[in-house]
Amino acid sequence: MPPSERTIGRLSLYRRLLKQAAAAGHEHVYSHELGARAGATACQVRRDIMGLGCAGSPSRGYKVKTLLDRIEFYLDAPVVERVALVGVGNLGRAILSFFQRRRPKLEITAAFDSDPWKTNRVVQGVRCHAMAELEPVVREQGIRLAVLTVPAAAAQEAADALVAAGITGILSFAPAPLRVPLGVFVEDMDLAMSLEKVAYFARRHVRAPRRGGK
Amino acid sequence: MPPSERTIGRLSLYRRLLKQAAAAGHEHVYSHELGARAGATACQVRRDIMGLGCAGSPSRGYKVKTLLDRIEFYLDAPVVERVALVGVGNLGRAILSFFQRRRPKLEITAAFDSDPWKTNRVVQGVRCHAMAELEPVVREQGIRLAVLTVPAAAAQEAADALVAAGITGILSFAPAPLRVPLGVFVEDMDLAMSLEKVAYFARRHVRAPRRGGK
DNA sequence: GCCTGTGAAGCTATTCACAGCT
DNA sequence: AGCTGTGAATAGCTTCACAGGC
Repeated sequence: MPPSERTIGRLSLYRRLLKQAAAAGHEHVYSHELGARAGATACQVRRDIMGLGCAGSPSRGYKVKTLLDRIEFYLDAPVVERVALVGVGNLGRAILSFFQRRRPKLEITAAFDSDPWKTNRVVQGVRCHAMAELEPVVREQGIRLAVLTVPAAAAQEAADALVAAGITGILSFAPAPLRVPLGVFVEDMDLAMSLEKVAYFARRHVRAPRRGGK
Repeated sequence: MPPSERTIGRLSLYRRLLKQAAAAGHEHVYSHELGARAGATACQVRRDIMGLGCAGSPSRGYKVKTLLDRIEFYLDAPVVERVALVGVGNLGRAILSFFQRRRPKLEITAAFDSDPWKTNRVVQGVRCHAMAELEPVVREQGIRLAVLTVPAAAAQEAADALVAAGITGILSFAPAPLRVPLGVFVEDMDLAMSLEKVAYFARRHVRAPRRGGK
């Protein structure tokens, strides 16, 4: 049984929390402790961990170090994966600086923009290329992932170019649904939609449901 | 039966697509057309619309104008809602400029930051206050929603201050789960988690599932 | 006692399938 | 024929509940 999208999201979150726990000197955690920090039930945590080939002991819970290793082995590729950024506007630059604070296994190594004023410069240590260079640069660097931060009107065209260049995963901030062929994974971060959702549920005074994989 | 979080998200998306359709001169749409644009099935679209008190005719589908009115009535508050931005870093400013391009019913009217170099200035037309002024400003302006773009370490404290000031909905970009009392809705936009998810599923060449309410 | 691991139950969301209309 | 509206079925996710271990 393959892990669900939500499970993967939670594992990523657990890892972050476990790193904090490790830094604070904790060697073991119980599922209910991890759950409390993650906003999930103990049950859910145990279920998620089950898929890793578990490692808990009833007396002390899970060993933090072991869990971290397992999650890393499970989530991360064996080598560093390179990421392309398409769209070097305000949002693109903000995301660039966000991710450039050391993400060990995911690194943005190339940026692209259609604006000639932005191309052929280095932003936050990353070279910004013209859109025409997308395919050669992506292929040459072996990039398989992309973050898309272009206006809605340019999103589909950019996505097509990324797919043509061999990218198989896109994190899109463009407020437009992308059409991509089967086998390409798209995660949509739709800011406008999310804010409207917050506005709607805030009016009803409903609390957010337990967190999942987005 | 209250509408689910995912349904609300999709309605927000449908609205955007319907506006485009209206601008392109379409007066009617079929559920399968809207579904194709939204990345959802016709069935799903009809289900979502059902909750609005529907309005479709078998011969011509749904009247675009009517649907738009219904969705607006359903999703939007009767008056413009004010939003606070907490954290005026790169990401905060990017989001500010993103939302300031006319969102009719949601408007960021105040910003807050703990850095004295940023306070008492106007950024993108929005006044930036010190954190100490959060409660009075929020109360005075009747703000009920907030966008949180502070570092993880400052997130919980900021969230507590927002809740104390009477906010009932938070769109959080902080890479840390927030603890809030019941009745406060939190939507998490966890960039790091989302990118890891993309990386994981891109490796397996799995396509994203049909879009939902995040 | 309180923990983990997990089958089974319960919920929620989506899709099926078809009656009814034009 | 092709569409909408909707009960019924299915699929997917979460929680319950309890056996087994410390």
